Amino acid sequence: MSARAIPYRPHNHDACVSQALTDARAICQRQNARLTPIRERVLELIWQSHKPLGAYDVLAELSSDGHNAAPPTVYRALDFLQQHGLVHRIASLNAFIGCTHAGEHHTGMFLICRACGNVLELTAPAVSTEVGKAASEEGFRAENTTLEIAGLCPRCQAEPDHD
Amino acid sequence: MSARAIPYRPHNHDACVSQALTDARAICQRQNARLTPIRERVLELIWQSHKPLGAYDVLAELSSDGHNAAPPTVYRALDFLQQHGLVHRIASLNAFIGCTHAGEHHTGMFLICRACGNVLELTAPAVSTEVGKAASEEGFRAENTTLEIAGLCPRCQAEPDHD
DNA sequence: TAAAATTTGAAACATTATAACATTTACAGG
DNA sequence: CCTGTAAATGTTATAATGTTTCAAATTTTA
Repeated sequence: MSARAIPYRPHNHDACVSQALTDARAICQRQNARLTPIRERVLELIWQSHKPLGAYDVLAELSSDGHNAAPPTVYRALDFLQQHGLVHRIASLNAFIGCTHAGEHHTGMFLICRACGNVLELTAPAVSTEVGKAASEEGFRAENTTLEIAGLCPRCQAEPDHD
Repeated sequence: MSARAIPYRPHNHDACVSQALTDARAICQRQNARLTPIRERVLELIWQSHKPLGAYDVLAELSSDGHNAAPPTVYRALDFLQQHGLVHRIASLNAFIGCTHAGEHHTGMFLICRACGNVLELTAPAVSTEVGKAASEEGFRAENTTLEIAGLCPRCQAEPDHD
C-alpha cells in the first residue's frame, strides 16, 4: 500500500456523509425510486461513521430524533437502501454500512477491523474472477457473494483501540 | 466441471455421516479435546444432510431424542465443534454445516443453492491468494474470511425444487 | 378528483443468541 | 480410594435481531 484508505486516516467525515447523500439523491432519481425523508435519514445515520450500525442502533437514533419508529420502519428503509445499492449488510455482524461504490456495478469485499470496528469496502476484480471460476468449475451459477474479512486494520496493527 | 460434487448427486449419505464422526473422533483425540456424547450427537445431527441446520433445529432434534436441552447446550456444542474445525457457521443463513475438510488447514468457500438449500464447501487456493493480496494492499492483516456464494446448484439449474 | 399503488404506523410475535449461576462429571495428585 | 480442581452440563431468564399482519396515510396515475 501507499496511502491509507479513508476509514483508516483522519478526514472530514461530514464530507463523506454529504457526498453520500448527494449521490443517493441522484441515484434514486435515475432509478425513479423515492428517497423519502425516513429513508434519507436512515442512510444518513448509517453513514455517521465507517463502522457498521445495527438496525436497532438506527432505531435508537431515530427515537432520539423524536421519531417514534418501530423495527419494521427501519428494516424497510434498510431493505430499500440495500436494493438500490446504497448500503450493504454485513452478515457476520448483523449490521449495515454505507456503500462507498454506490452507482458502480460492483461486488463488495469488506475488511472489518476487529479492534476499531471500521470497515473498508473494496472492489477486487481479481477476487471476483477467481470466485466466479471456482463456482463455475462446480457448475454453480453464482448470484450473490458475501465476502467479509475480519482482521486488523493498519492503524490497529500499530496501536490498539483506535476510534 | 466434470462430475458433480457430492451434495449435488445421489449418494449414501449415511456413509458421509459415519465418516465425519470417525474423522471427528480422531481429530479430537489428536487435539486432546473431548468429543462428549452431546457434542457428538450435535455433530451427527448437523451432518444429517448437506443443508445447514439452525441451532434451534438442532435443539428440536435433541428434544425429540428425549433430551430436554436448552439453547446454551446447543450453542456450546456448536462452539466446540467450530473451534475444532468440525462444523462451519454460515453467517448469511445463521446456520451450521458439517465441515467436509476437517483436519485440513483451509479457508472454506461455500456455494449455497437458494433452491434446494444444499451447500458445497470448497477450498479455493486461488481465491484465498487474491483475497490475501487485496487485503495486504490496504495494509490489512486478514485473520478470518467469510466467503459465501448464493446461487443455483447444477441440479436446480436444470430442474427446480430438488431435495 | 377517484382509483390504485406505495409508503408508513403500530402491535404482536418469531427467531437467534447470550448472561448468570447452580450442578454434575471427569480426572490428576496425594 | 478420596479429594480438590477444572471442564462440561443444566437451568432460568433475558437480550438481540428480524418478521407478520393489518390499518392508515400518502403519493401517483388515470
